[in-house]
Amino acid sequence: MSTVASPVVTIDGVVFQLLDDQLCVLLVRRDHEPFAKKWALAGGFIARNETSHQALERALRAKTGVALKDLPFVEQLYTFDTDAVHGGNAISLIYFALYRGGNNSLPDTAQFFPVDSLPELAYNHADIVIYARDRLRSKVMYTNAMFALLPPHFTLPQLQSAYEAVLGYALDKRNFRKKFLLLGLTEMTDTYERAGAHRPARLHRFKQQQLQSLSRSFT
Amino acid sequence: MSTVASPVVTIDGVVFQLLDDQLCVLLVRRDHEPFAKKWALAGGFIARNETSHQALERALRAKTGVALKDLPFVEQLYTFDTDAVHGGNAISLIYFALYRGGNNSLPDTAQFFPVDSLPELAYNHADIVIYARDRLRSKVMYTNAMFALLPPHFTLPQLQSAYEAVLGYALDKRNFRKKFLLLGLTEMTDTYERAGAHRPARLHRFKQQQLQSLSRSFT
DNA sequence: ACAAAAGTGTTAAGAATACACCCATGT
DNA sequence: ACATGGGTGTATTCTTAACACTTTTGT
Repeated sequence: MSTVASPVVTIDGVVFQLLDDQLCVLLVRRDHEPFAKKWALAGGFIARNETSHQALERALRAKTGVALKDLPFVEQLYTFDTDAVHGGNAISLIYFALYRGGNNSLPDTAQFFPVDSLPELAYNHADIVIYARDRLRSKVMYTNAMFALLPPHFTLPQLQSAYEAVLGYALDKRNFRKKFLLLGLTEMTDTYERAGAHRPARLHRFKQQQLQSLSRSFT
Repeated sequence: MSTVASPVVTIDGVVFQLLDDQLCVLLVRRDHEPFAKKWALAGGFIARNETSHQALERALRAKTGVALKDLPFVEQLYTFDTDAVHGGNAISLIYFALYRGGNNSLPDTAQFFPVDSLPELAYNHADIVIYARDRLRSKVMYTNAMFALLPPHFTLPQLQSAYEAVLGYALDKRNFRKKFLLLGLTEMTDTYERAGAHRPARLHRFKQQQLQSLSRSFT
């Protein structure tokens, strides 16, 4: 069978990070039309001889400096049909990823924005961010995905406020600790974080830095 | 920006149905190489001027006689990169759907097979069916998706064995009825099904024939 | 009257929720 | 000594799970 004319295929990445106890998403400022000067998800075309992962790596690297290997969690989010772009339909593969590298070393044209105060976005990217955020919410409830948003060592109050930032509501401190520790995902270290005029907090770490499903769903 | 050489894009559908209290999946017998004479999911190429839904409709119609409007539930399942087919990479959009039209009116080359005894499948379709089955399992636990596998009117024992077929394990009759009825997804009718030398069973129906999420997850 | 599937409640264990005080540190 | 955030336990409610007999029909 010979080659068939197919739609154009693009890829975009929704990269989340926690900054200052807020859930943030990585955006790039567009240079060209359409939507010049608007912010958008990082993305680009998939070439005929590359996989979607390779295209994601290429686009993220070029536009934000972030490499796939710095994303401890990457997963497919959704594939959209977009009508009538570039003279035919386009298919957009959206990936969704978690990052914990901070805000440094980004080019001027890339920036993390708090998901609750995004600028106006190109295409349907605002909807995609909302969808990705919902997905993240459920991921942290039935998997250990939170490992990918936190530094290797963290305190339980940090962990709790990470959950609160992702879920969007406050949790009871005692119940949170009890339930979370019961899951057995983490282990204590024997070091403490001293941070101001109060009792130091014990540092913990995730036992696994790969995704695993929880036996009992969390929160 | 001009047109870019993109991967070939294909679409496949995983269509489930309950037949004789078994979960079954719709397959078509391939005519041509590759995988001639093997069974496979129904699918085909997406043309440049159509959406993935249109391509799905076209492929399903042509190969199985099933129309999209006869599928009360259709959802995207996953998008695969397939390496090095047709001289470049291919992208496969997989849809997943539920059907309740019986086994009639299928052409000779299309057939529903019980998911527990599938023939050898083309490509990676065996893995895809397993993945789809997992998705279905979780869908019926946190949504009312079961409406799409059952006839408009059904008995509670039928409903229970539908859940058992999808989930793959037996449920306690009293707990099932209690929990399910508490969800309030269905309503009783005042008709009964007489079926053999035993007490007739009351017919129920789903209030909604569209997908809705459950407040509390089921089973 | 008997066989066959439909229908129906209660109890016990486990999970979720609500809630208030003491502890360790820096200034 | 005081201000700040870290750390801890119990009682109640709700949810889940286990379990056996009666009802209605056809033959």
